[in-house]
Amino acid sequence: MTLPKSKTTISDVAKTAGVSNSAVSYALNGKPGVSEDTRAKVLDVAERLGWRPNSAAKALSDAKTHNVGLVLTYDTGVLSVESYTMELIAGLTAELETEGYSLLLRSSPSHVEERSILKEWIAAGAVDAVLIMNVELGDSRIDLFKEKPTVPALALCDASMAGGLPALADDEGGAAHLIVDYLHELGHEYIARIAGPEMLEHTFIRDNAFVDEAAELGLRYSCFHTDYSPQGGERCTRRLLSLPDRPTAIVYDNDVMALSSLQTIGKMGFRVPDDLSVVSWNDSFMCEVSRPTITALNRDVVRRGSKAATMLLSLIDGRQVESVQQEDNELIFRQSSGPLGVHPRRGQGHME
Amino acid sequence: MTLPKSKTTISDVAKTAGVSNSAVSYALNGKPGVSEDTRAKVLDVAERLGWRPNSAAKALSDAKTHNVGLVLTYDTGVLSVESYTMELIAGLTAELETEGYSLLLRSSPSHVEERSILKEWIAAGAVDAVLIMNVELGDSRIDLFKEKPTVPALALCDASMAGGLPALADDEGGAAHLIVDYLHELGHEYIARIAGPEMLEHTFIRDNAFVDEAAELGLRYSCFHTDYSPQGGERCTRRLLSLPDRPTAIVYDNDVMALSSLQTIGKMGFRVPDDLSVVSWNDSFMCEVSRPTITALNRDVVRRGSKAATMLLSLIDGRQVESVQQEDNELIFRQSSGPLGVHPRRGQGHME
DNA sequence: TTGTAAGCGTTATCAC
DNA sequence: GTGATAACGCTTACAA
Repeated sequence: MTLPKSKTTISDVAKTAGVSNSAVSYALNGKPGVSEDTRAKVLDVAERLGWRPNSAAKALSDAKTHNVGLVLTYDTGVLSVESYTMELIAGLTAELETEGYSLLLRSSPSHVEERSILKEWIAAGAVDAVLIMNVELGDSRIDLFKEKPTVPALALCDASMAGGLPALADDEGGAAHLIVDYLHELGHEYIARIAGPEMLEHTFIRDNAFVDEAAELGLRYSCFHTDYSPQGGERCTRRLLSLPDRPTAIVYDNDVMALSSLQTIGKMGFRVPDDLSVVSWNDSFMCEVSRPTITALNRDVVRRGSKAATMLLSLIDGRQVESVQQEDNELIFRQSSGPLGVHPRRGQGHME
Repeated sequence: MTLPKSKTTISDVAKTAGVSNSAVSYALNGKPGVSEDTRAKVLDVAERLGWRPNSAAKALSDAKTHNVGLVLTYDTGVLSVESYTMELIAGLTAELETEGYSLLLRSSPSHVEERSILKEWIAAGAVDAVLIMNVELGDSRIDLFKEKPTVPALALCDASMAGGLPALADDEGGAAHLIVDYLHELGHEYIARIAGPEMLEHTFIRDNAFVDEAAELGLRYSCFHTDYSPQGGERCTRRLLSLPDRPTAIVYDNDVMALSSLQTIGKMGFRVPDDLSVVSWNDSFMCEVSRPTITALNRDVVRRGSKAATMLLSLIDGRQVESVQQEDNELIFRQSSGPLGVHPRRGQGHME
């Protein structure tokens, strides 16, 4: 209603081709109802005029936006340091591309705002489906999609925490098994874990899996929760290594904490892996180039993204989607972990 | 036209409030033309019914999608390793949020596909503006927006390379000055640079700036171009250090190459910084945690993103936008660089 | 102040 | 096989 936008519309094509609007629509959508002659003519004209269906009009008409929504929780510190979100987005967009879908991205400083963005999306019909990541215990976002089937949603978390929503999960049980078993075989008997925020579904699942696994093998296990940040990781590491009774291996819930803690560990006089083994629960380029390199649990996050996209596209198609757990854990052995040293630890545990 | 979507429309509100559609529209948009009584009633009803304007209808009606488009060049290797794109996106979305805009994301394996996505967006009116990143010399994407002012575009490159489009640039001249001067003062007389792809605008600008700066100070300078990847960086490093006449400092165009090359340098028997100083042209968390830590040029990429968003929003508003160069270079001095050693280098330059 | 109606660009239903 | 025409939900002249 504003400017006389110079876009080519279906009417322009119809006029030029000397046929009606509906003929054009049929022809362009490959539907029956037009003769081959007309179809050819229309296609030719449309091509020459560079016609493309207006997305807003199409969305209005067939109630499909061809957008999948994702809200980034804008956590300054971690977002830019971890590659997880970027890899996920890469996988998502690549797969959505196959069906001509786009990723609609917004960001929110907190969960409160995120919830209202989602409500906005639902009410405005701005997206055909939504991906929910970083699920928390009793996450209020889930409720938005649980009852009303207005907009399909996929939760990136364990199925048991998705409140009935279809979920795409990591195999945390398998991961815990892999890591704990490995450390056990190296001779470690007391393992600590420096974990992510306690209210994260993610963390909760790992907590349980780890406790189970440690119990099964008769290992001592203690766990500190923090916020995934370098500072948080270092603080917990310092506290942990200041205790009179120290673990011989630390598992970090992310690579950022593992990496930054290496320095702290060194400053406190411990050698890795001679005095202390370090394992990161997720892998990244950083684990390869750090000194020492870090043993880490590798998962294909890009593939996670494309799998999520596939599931979302199915949901949009109205198909039933079963929750999936991706079993692609692989522990990459690097320098930061090794057998329990025979020599007594020389670390003093002094704070700098 | 398909399902009887249970969304609340403006007509529902009108019916419930007992007024006409236009009254509702006026009331909800804060425009004159309705009495305060009616307005209050309408607002109340709309609130109770949870009404939100349908985005497709709104987009169709006022020819504004409230989307800004960005195409990710899906370069598997680098995208997930570098934090640049993620930080940019964080800044973009955070700023777009202030005006209720979203970032529409698609990905393309190559520049050919990217161009057609852009053409599609223009023809379909799917976005109100577009951000062009990773500009290449003679970039064909620029041409799409140069002549026709259908969709405003902002180029993330030097203004001289933007073909007349408004541009948001880094201060590469200042950066070269900072880095070369620093190395010069440390006593280095032969500096090498391992750069990004030659066809990137980015690289081109840096090449020139670096040559100028080196010439001014009478330094020797040589440059190898590669692809930003760890492997590319290592390969060039090895070649460079195998030469009989070696530089005493290497500047890497990104942190990924700098980091992975540290290992290569070590394997070849050189010590950093005693035998060789290493500087990275961009900073990241990785530069802080590597051993040794890496001297790097720090820029606020998140701020780059929000500045870009601000400019894009101005363009959408139809305002004239001047190209901007952000002058926030800061060289962070870390362990990887130092004065030219007085002792002869002990490196043998042997390949492993 | 209010309601009616046309228009945004599609798709789909109907007569012809 | 073809061309009007209504509908999607909203904005905005224009009448009443």
